[in-house]
Amino acid sequence: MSPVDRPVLPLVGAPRAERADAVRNRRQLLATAREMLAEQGVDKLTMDALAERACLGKGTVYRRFGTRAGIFVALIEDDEQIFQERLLSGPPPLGPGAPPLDRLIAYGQARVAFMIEHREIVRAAIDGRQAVPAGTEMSLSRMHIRMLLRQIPLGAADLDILAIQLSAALEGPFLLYLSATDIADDALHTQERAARGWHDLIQRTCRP
Amino acid sequence: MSPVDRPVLPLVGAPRAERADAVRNRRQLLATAREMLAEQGVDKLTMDALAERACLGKGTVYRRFGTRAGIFVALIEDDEQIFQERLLSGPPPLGPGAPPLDRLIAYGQARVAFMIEHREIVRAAIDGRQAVPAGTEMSLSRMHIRMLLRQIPLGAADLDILAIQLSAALEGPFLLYLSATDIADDALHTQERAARGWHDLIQRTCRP
DNA sequence: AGCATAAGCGGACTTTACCCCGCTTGTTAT
DNA sequence: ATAACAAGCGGGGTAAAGTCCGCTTATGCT
Repeated sequence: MSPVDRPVLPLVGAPRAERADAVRNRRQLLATAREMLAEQGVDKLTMDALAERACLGKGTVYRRFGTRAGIFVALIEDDEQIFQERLLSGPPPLGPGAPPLDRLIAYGQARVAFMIEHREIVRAAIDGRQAVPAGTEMSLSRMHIRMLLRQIPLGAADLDILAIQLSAALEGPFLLYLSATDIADDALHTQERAARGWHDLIQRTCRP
Repeated sequence: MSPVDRPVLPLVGAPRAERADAVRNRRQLLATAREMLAEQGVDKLTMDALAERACLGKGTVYRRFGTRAGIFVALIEDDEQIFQERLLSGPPPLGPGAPPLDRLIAYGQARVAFMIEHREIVRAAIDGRQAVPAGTEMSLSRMHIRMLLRQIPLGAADLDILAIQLSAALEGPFLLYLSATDIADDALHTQERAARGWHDLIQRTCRP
């Protein structure tokens, strides 16, 4: 077991490390969920079916993920790690090095692409009770935007609110597209238009 | 039966007027739903309980509203009518007469107040599948915003996208508040902060 | 008035998310 | 090692959303 998986010194305040069998089961469930998703689509991924196919009890699924939406959130978080690494240490303008305004614009465009690519899973994650608005990914988006905003001279502005507004404005067109479209022919078109819209909005908002 | 309830000449393209018994049942169900909501809260408003208390079959409830969330959407639309009248013919700056920029700012602030006042129902309406993003109320919000934007000189901008972005930015802080807060002590504070944030965002976005 | 028919109705039935709680197992301190 | 105990597990049980389909009734036409 690598040091990455289990730090020698656990973070203070962290609830408690997961037991080895719990980690194994989580991985097993996530992998099985991906299989089922690829083979049969979102609807057929029921809690019973997942448990049975993973040769585990239903109770275990709930212990690991809390709710059905929790599974999808976990899947997205998994994929998001790569995305986050690009933010933190990838090449500019997404990664550090470019001027903050350029990074902000690049961020939105990358984010739109990411969401559209993972639209099926995101859609499923939304269906559960307030899973997404309070969820990890959205607040990550907000935190990143706020971090960049801080580096841009904006006069006296409530950066927390502005970050919330901008991240909502970023997701908004995407959510609309999700709920309006069942077949995804125009995914590319939507993506381009949303990306351009984001670019314009940031220009408007952040000019001196 | 008044002409308002049943126009003499039905609109072309309208699917078909509801039958008299259907109208009666819809009203009955909506009224009963409001009672139950006031007495027992959102959770106790189940489809079975509603049907039984309204002395109707469950099938009828589904025929009228489609889904559980549909009931809440219907309730909100009911309340929204008053709000809409204020927009269309009330006093400025919300109603017509004031400069469009002022109207836009006033709109957001009134909308925040409306949402916070109806937070319980809105929350319940959100829980159903894509009920809200594609729902009537949100698109009304968007249409109103777009209508006002058209009257403001903004250079070459994609007004459709901008309207989507701004309406999302308007709802965003509110949704966040919904999912983060269970008890509503700070409703007033949230409302003020969101209202101020909206004011600032519009100023930034719409300045020449 | 009488008829044809589409709309509406009811409630049993199915499916599925989520809860519960007694049993098992990994972990840690002695 | 081993004991003590918290964490994890399993799967039967429950409640509630949503579906189905045969029966009833309003409505519009003749």
